[in-house]
Amino acid sequence: MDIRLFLKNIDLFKDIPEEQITKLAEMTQLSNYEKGERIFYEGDHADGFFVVHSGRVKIFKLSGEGKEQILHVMEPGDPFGEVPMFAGGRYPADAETVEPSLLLFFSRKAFTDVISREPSLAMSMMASLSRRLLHLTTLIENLSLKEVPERLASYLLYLHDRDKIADIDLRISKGQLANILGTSPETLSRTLGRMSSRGIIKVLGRNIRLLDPEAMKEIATGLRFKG
Amino acid sequence: MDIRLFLKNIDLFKDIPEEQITKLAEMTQLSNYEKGERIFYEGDHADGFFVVHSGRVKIFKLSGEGKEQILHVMEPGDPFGEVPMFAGGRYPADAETVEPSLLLFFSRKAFTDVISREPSLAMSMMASLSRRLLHLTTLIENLSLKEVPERLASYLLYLHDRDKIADIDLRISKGQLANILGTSPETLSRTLGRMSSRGIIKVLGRNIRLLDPEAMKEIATGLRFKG
DNA sequence: CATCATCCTTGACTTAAATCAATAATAGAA
DNA sequence: TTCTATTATTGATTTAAGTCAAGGATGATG
Repeated sequence: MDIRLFLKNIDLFKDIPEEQITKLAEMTQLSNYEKGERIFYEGDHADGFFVVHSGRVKIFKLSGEGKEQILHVMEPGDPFGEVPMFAGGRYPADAETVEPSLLLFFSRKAFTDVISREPSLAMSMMASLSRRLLHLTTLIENLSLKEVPERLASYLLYLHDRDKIADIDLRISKGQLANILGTSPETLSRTLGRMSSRGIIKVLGRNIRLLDPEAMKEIATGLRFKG
Repeated sequence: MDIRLFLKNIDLFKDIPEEQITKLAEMTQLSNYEKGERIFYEGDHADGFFVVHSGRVKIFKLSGEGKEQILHVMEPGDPFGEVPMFAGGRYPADAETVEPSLLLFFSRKAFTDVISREPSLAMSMMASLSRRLLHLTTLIENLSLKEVPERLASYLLYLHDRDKIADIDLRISKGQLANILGTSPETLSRTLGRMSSRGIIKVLGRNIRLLDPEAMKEIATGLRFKG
């Protein structure tokens, strides 16, 4: 069956034997979400966690004035919303789809049942949580110690390196990218503009063509880019 | 023995039976550190993790220009440096004592040996990692969505609430506090000065007397504090 | 208790980036 | 396609906070 095959191939469950996969597949709840639909709010009580089957989900913080900081953009195979299962009981941030998505939900019970039989699931979960800590650590470094051009350059190089294609596909709107980088759409637009006018990139809608990777690396490491 | 008693009482090991505690105690390496001593550098390879026995340890990021952002200040009973055991293999940040400290070190092997016999240790570790994610999420919220007076107010209220005493003991230098809040010592000094001149606090060295908690709560929630 | 070094404060100035505002471009729906 | 709504750009201005610099307080140590 489709869901079993999907579960077998995601990082979190990759070391789990067939019969436990079957059990997980049986206990999964599937839900379809439209683009822009809320999955949970900060402070909601939680009794399980999600895995993205298809689509994309942003995890974000909102300020009182409505300003948004994106913490993660979750993609197919990524688990999210597990933190309250282990600590606090409530979501520490909001979650919303950024495109139509199919999500799997696992109850706390389904998870603990399998973990008691398969300790390797605990190791996978610890690895997953650790990768998230790594990611948030990098985000803090960017927000606190780097300026906007550095953050943008790091992000573009990260995507370029990850996807290994010349034209970087942002896959999200520039407004959302501004929220990931912790800046405003105006500042992002101006920074992209400056990079373009220096011949470092060419902006093609949601694609960025990297013309001068060396110059971009210099910006990313803080060898700056003034005026 | 002393170490066994200590281990039994920390969160991470609180559900572990006596004989496994004994095993952990035997496999622990103890090290004394002076104030300001490096424990590890970002990028160092890691094959185990630490627990603070006494003293205090800061975990921080450094920028190329030497600016520092503190991620955590670890206190007695807190584990740190486990992330590379599960993901990446290298420390994502630097660690240094902020006062003379006694640290315990557990090898990866000691940890995995015990976890294979005591799955509850995995649950404790997942809880610990989740609390850290919670903490970093709050830090990002502060850095990205709040201004310095709000961050400072939140931090002071957090300490006040935690210690339940009128005079808040910072326990670290104001320079270090500035690094936790992601600002400069000058800005911190000015902000404390403004709070003092409005009669909200009284600064007594490393202690802050909270005179007007209501006003402080208003600042923390962004009901601002201009000019 | 005197000395040295660290830490803190205050002032003057600079700057990166946010905000406000208006227009332009793009994409999605009918 | 055409219309509408969302998203993006550009310009003018404001602002919070950083930086530089100098003096003052504090605390550790012999």
